[in-house]
Amino acid sequence: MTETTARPTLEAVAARAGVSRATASRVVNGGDGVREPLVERVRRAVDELGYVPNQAARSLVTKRHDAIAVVIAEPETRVFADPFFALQLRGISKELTVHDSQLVLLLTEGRDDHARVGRYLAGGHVDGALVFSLHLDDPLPGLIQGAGVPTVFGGRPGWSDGTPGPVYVDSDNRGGAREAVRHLVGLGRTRIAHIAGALDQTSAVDRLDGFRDVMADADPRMVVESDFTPAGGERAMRELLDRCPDLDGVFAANDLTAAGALRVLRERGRRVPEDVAVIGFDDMLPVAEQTDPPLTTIRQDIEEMGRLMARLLLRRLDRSTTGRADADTPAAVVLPTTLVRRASA
Amino acid sequence: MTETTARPTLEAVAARAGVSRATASRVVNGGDGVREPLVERVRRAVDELGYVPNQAARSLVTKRHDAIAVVIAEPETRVFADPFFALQLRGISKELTVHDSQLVLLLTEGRDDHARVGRYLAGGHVDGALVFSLHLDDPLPGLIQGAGVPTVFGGRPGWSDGTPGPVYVDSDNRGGAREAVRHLVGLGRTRIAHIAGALDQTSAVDRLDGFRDVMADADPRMVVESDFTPAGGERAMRELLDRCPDLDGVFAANDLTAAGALRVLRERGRRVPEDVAVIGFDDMLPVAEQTDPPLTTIRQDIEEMGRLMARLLLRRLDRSTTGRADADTPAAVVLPTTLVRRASA
DNA sequence: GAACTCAGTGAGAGCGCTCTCGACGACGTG
DNA sequence: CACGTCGTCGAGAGCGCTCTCACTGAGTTC
Repeated sequence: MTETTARPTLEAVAARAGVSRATASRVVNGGDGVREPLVERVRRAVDELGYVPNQAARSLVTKRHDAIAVVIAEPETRVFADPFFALQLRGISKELTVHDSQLVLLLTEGRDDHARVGRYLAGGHVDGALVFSLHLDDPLPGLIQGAGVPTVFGGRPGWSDGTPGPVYVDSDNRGGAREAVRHLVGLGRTRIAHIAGALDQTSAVDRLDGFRDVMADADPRMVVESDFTPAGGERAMRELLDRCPDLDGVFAANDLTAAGALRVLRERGRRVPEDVAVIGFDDMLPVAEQTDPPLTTIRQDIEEMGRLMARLLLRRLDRSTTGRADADTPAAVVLPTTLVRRASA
Repeated sequence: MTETTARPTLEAVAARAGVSRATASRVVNGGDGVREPLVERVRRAVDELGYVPNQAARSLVTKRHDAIAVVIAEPETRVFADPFFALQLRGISKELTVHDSQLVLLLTEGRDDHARVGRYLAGGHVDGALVFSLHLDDPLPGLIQGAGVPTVFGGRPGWSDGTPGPVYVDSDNRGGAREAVRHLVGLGRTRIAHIAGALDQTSAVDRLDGFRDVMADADPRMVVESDFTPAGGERAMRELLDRCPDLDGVFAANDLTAAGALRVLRERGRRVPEDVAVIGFDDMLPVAEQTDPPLTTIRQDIEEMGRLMARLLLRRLDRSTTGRADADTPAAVVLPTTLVRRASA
């Protein structure tokens, strides 16, 4: 039960096939420029010996790793545990699989960890990185740009300076928010409030902007900043009801918040959607479907976001290898959202 | 914007510090057997040059990778997206970080993917693997044992044969189930039903066993197999109510199922917990806290499970390196569960 | 038929590191 | 003072692979 018996090397394959190591290598890497009979012999040798290339040896010379890092900086367990990341990872994984790349997952806990991640990335262990930086004041994106690793961000990073735009993939938070509010308006609602998310995150800012796009002349007191949590949603809803007892529509920054709001509305005797129509954002299934009444919300295709991030990064890496220009590689992709009608609005 | 300027090598560090490559290497790897002044000089050279060891070169000779694979085989997006895996990953990540190991995430989609994962694992790219095999008929565990990679499983794998027991970490599903049912009994409930999970998963089987431990002489019709989903919970609850309209307690195999059951109970005019007490399993926060009434449930420490899996694996790897016996490394760890009282029971 | 291609192949260098081994001086020991 | 011992260090041999380059022989070209 010690080590598995020593794995066969390219040398062994070459010997068995009666060719040089160079030729064996060519076959293993696609077989271009090798005559058919030899290709066949090498292939057979590979099968018989169960040969698998030693990635370390390969990387050592090619300086490629066929691996990319996924950095998730989210100290709060609560947020990390939502289905969001799982779906993104899934999307990323699918795309990477197609390209025979591996996914190295880097989760950070607190600030000290940033150095570790920075070091790892700068260490050139991976070909590129996909980074989820949720907070505006997060030093991580800077660190990473410094590390000189090709990077694609998940969600629009919130930089004030106009450095050569970061590449990112995001949902159309602003457009989705507009759609949500317009839906409420279409329902005949006129006194519409917004429970905003934590405004140190671009998604929250964008959704708020979308709200304002439609409700340009809304009473500023109809907007309360919250924190994307159910408890925060409850607090915000109470506050809003106190301020404007006659509100008839609520656009919550996410489903969790909406769930909290729903509870307070019921507690205060408001019927949903008759008295107050409520709409969320995310379409987080386990939540949106379980609320009472089920939540009307804005869906974003999380998995597709992940897939796109990976695709964008891989394309970039490919470019830098082949030396071609970055012509048709977009710097940012914004995915559309869709309205999902359930019962709450 | 091409490649970052060539990274410094050990050779460069050695030159700058005025020592041999061997000595530089010693310092980088802990500095044992090198006199203080030299250690200092090398350390400074490392800092000045920003040297980071090339992992590929290192692996090539040590045959260690300081990386472990986490294999999650879960075709159904729904299940994968629950907070479960996120928390486990977090626990695993924390432990690996401490040991300077990387986490390579392997997600599988459908059967074809198993071969890919098997190949990767057999390829010796990682030192070990943490595998989540949820289903009894999953061929993956077998494949992996075949690959000869040290492995720790998440959740008890369901093998019938008595092969040298797989190493695994699991929650005390059976004990937790007993506690849940006893709680209902303690509440004075006598006609207690169980909505079981998908019985091709050991966790579901174990929880059912726990139920039976306490309700040895229960009417077999008080148990319905379901599938861990809310919709399944609804169906099962209807079935149960039809069979035994006078039941006064329900132990659901997980919180999602319980949430579905709760809805049906309300729909049928049963008050919870007055008429029927309901208890779940998992303490999946976003669900358990949001149900109406909030769900009493059995909590398992998911993150700790992840951490333990990693710790167990690393210890094992350490053993096989140092050649020591596997004496005090347990083959299985079962974590305790705790009852979380909310309003539903 | 000599000179020239050119696809196909093998020899060999070297990627950056670890680790063994031998050299060397400082230190006891008889 | 000769000898062994020990701690410290450098030289050098690879780890398994890719890739350049030179070589071969068959196919052109004039």
